[in-house]
Amino acid sequence: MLKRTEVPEETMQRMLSYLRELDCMLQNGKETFSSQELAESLHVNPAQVRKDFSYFGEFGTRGVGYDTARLVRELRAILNLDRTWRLALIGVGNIGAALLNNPELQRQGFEIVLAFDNSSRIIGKRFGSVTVEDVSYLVTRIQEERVELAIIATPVSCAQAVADTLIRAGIKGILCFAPCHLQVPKGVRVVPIDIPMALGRLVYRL
Amino acid sequence: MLKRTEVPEETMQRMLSYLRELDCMLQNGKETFSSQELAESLHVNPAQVRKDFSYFGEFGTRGVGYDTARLVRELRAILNLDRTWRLALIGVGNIGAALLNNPELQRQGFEIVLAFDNSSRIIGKRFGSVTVEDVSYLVTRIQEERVELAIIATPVSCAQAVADTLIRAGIKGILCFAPCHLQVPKGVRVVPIDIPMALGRLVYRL
DNA sequence: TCTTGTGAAACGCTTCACAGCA
DNA sequence: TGCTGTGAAGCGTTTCACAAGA
Repeated sequence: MLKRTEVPEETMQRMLSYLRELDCMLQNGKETFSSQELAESLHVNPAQVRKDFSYFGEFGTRGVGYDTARLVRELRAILNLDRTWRLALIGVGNIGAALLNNPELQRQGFEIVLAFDNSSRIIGKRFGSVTVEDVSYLVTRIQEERVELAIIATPVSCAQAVADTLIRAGIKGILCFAPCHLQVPKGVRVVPIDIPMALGRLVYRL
Repeated sequence: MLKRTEVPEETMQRMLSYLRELDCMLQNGKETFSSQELAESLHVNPAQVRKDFSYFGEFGTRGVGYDTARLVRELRAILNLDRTWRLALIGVGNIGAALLNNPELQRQGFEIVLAFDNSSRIIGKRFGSVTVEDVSYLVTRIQEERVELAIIATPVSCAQAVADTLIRAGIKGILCFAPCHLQVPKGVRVVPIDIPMALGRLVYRL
């Protein structure tokens, strides 16, 4: 069992997909599973599953397998998903509005509590319990509400400026839908969701 | 220079980010660049940039660097992005509608020409030149329109069934927004965009 | 002199193979 | 007997370091 800092990024990402699959198994009433079974449904190697788990501890019983409910609990704790995270959304266009209307996020423990835009046609609109505010108040409001994560859903043209402002406000993680590379200081994590790039991956050698 | 089949997946993904960055450089009037410069703006190693390029040919001039416009052309050709791709969208909820309204996709060469839903409240709605059709006609319409790519933006509960239908219709690539693992035969490419999972990556070790 | 293109070394992830245990 | 946990081998990617060439 290695130190937490030596866990490969790839392992962490697979842990997320294991959790998603085990959640599903649990709903289907499957109480235990073997590394073999989990591996098959995700098309990975069973040894990979066991090695990934072993970075964080010993969760199984030799000769038997793993307890589904326990593993779900353990994975949630490892991945920091055993709490609710409060998010700010910047840019309430088509994608931003889709995120505000998406109940799946809340169910997974991610709650958008602040939304910002720079257009007077959008500021003041309500989405459930969230009212869109003027982006000028970004820093103050994020600090008031003690929000740690943000979603950038603005056009590329203002994404970097928004990111800079978010960092001044103390944001530590940014999910970015703008198809551009953000420059951020160390200690700030950026996860990009670039739809044109995803389509690009799709058509390579098709 | 290796055979095209031996190019690592990672290289292909970086090629997409190189293209995005060079497009941007070109708009800013930067006519040439060195591997050093490109590497710095994307936080990768300059040797990595040169090695990636070298899988596909020799595009630079020693002592000078690379011609931006030429590289953009070469990369587009390598990545199959020097043509327009026609897409079918299945599921016109919040995300689906956001995609239909997103002009960025068209600008990048991806045109949604068919949209399907199973709800009578949505079937018949128009988005630009696209009218939402009944998902029952999926196979016929995809074959009529000779569409090769599809976007699944349905709930998880019907994503796999939709994927199975798409495969019967001859679809070769699927961009999937439903947060679940699709089972597809060899020869069909799936690129997942899982927003809860992306948020999960964001909060690991935060 | 400067930057590319590339073998070779270094590195890190994946897979194997088997000891350890229920 | 059966499945886990894991050291070690295997393998693919990244980085180095330098020859080649403008």
